[in-house]
Amino acid sequence: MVSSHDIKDAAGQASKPRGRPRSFDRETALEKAILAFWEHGYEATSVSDLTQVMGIGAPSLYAAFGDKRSLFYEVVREYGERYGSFGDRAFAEEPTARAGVERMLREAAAEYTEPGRPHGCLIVHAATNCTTSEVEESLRERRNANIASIESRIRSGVAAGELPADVDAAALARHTGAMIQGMSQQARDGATKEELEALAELAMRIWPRS
Amino acid sequence: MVSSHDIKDAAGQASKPRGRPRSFDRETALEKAILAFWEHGYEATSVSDLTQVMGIGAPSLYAAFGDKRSLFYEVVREYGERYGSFGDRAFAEEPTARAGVERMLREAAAEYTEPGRPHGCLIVHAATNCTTSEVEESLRERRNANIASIESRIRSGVAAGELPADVDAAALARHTGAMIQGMSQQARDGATKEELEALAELAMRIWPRS
DNA sequence: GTCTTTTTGTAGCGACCACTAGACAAATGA
DNA sequence: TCATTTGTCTAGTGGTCGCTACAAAAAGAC
Repeated sequence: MVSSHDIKDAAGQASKPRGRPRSFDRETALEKAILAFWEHGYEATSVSDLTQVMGIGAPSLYAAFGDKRSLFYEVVREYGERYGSFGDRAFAEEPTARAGVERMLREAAAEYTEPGRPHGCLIVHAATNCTTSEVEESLRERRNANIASIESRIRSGVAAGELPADVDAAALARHTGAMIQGMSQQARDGATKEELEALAELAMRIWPRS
Repeated sequence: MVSSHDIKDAAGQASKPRGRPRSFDRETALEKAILAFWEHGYEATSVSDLTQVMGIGAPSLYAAFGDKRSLFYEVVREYGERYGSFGDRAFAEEPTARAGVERMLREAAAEYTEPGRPHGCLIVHAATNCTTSEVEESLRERRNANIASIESRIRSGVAAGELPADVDAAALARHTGAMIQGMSQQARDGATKEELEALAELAMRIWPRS
């Protein structure tokens, strides 16, 4: 794989950039930033905290990632791909909406309590109570988009006849979203993987038996 | 009713305090502080914000409430009594654990979307991502205590024979807590009272029919 | 009135915030 | 070799944070 810092000429061949090369690896620094924002949230993570955990000086951070907000947005995108994609994967790989949601909840129980990294979901917790309301709003939109995506999967399940026609897709989707968010909060508050799995199993009882 | 600022002598009679009287009403100032912390959370509400909405100067605030943290703790206590007691009330007034939880969830739908005040629950949202971890911990303890109280009510329901003996009280209580927290998040994210009521009704389907 | 007690407004404390100017370092291109 | 380009380091910027010293103001006690 070609480093993203390389510059491609007209023929697509890699050539080294002109100036002094970066002294740190951008991806691993970004990973450290993900963990910091994940654990402490947007506001409570200062630029000084970030430079410390990323192991770089402030000017390097600003040169590589823009300001704090831009870095956070990049962190959110990257978090979504590295840690928050289990829901999409569940829907993509499971044959029915019900199986997809069931797997999503079960995997959330594991993801949100994984040892060695912050518990719960960054999208849910990293930007509550933000003085910068634009940041708070950006995560709110992501959460609501997730619920909309669940609803759309349920609707297509109804259309395919895999679920009864009188199913309230919106309510079922909101219920799933609320469970995910509740599980994330529980994980932050100390619940174990097993407790969250019991929660997920309990929550699935409201689903019509296909 | 006698003002709390009066000093009682040995005979219990009220007498006016010595120095310059307070120029503001402590209770209404506290109410303003509740609304501010409720809406923006502990960290995002600055002392400067507080003095503005409370309509007093910083020295008056510190004289009347101690430091920011003490004021927040008093706000949390007062919030619990004024806005967060519907759960206890539901358990006290409903005959069964099931009816208590059902009413608790339905009332949460209304409380968390009440017009003219912040949506969602202060205990859930006002101290996530706190640099002062003691403050974050204090609300965490309150949340977990609430779940423990629900579990205890379910256990006594099982003991009274109103619920099957094989009911998993801990899981059922955690489920209720997660639903409350999920509903609070949903309310913050724009869900309506009706949507939350549908959520509450859906969530109750996992309960054994007494 | 005068003394004492408490509150109020002004004004500012040191600490931290996000962010950056400017000098130097390390690479490429010619 | 030397100019050009880019990154890093030091050392700060103005602004806000929670909080408070100090003196004037407003009450009761004598």
